[in-house]
Amino acid sequence: MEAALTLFAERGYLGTSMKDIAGLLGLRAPSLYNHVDSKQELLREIMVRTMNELLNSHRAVIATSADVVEQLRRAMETHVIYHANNPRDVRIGNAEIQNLEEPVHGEILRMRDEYSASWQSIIERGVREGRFDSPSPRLSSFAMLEMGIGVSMWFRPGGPLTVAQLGYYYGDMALRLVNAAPAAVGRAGAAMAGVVIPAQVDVHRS
Amino acid sequence: MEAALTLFAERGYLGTSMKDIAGLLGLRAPSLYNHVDSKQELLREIMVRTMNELLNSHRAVIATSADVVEQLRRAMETHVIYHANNPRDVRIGNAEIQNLEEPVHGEILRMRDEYSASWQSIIERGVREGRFDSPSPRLSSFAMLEMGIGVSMWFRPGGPLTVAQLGYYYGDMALRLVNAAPAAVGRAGAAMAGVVIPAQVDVHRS
DNA sequence: CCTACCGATCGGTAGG
DNA sequence: CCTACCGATCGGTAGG
Repeated sequence: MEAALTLFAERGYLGTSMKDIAGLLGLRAPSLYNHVDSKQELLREIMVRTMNELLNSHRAVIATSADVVEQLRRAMETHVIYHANNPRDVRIGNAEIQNLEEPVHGEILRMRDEYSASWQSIIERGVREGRFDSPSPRLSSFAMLEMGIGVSMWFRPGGPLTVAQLGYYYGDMALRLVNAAPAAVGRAGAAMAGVVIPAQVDVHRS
Repeated sequence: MEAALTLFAERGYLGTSMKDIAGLLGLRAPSLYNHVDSKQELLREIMVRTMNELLNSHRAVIATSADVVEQLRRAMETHVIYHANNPRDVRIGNAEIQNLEEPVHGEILRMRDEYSASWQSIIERGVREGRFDSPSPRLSSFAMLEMGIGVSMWFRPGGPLTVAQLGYYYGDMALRLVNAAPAAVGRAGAAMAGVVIPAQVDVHRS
């Protein structure tokens, strides 16, 4: 699984052979079939586990507050931190959906829909409560999800930014996107999140 | 090229065979070699053309104004409209970089770097001029680029939103992300952009 | 865990 | 434009 994770993320599912995976482990390709039924099973396990973890983290974190501003901030922090900590998994999850066979393919799509719908409903509620301003909660949620996914493409640990700081900053951007009440945005929330964020941060080239 | 564009976007470069491409054209696979040298050439042409168009559009549009707020808005409109109008090209451009051979692979990476650097420098200048607020122009530019790329994954023409409206809305989101002076954000700019945007818009499921 | 091997498919060429 | 064909590689199995 670990070898498949690395190679699928680097070269893609179709660009990785069972011989490649075995080679990374110092084995011959046929030996892998003592541990897995098929190459497809490796992809299936990676994608199901990843989507479950993301969805469970999301559900858990939005249950920690009834305040919609705080929910959005924490959802974005969780989203970004997951993508920063699991870049190989989420790269595979986003790039290889079309290589997943049924019925798992359909299940993953349903989980993605549920995740996306939860974000949209948070924003809709924020608008309804007068805390957010958004001409289209659907577009706003797409923008937020997408910007967080992008983190998996460039973030590397050991840079000037910790994952917690990264999460806080993206949470801030999510609130800006829906013009959340200024009092709730910016440095005010940093202490609460247990994060010290410098006034000016930037990362080096990946 | 048209057939390759469709199939590479749907199934990926490695998931598409020359036989598939020929089949879509009612031909046999070997006949394709009267028109192209290799499968790799098809990918190369798609990616070079796409990246050139995006970069040229970007350079042209930021030259139309010296005002940094207007530059950022128009850059985002152009970015999003290009992604909405050319979903197959940009999907391939983002998914198949690792399948491009040298030296084109390196050239495409350089063009992406240039594009990304231009966005970052716009935001840095906006901050310097006191028009934008951003703790990290680099992170802000990543977020903007990424949210625009996402449009290629779900936008379909014929929905309730035109590409021009879509572009305007994303331009608005870009300005929100850097807390651009409120006077420059929101409905005020819509007429100037020649776009009528309803107070509440939303798209149906793709 | 290995070697030996299977049928299928790949990108591409020969030759007309 | 086609048929016939090439060597290479694929995922997976047999058998020990």
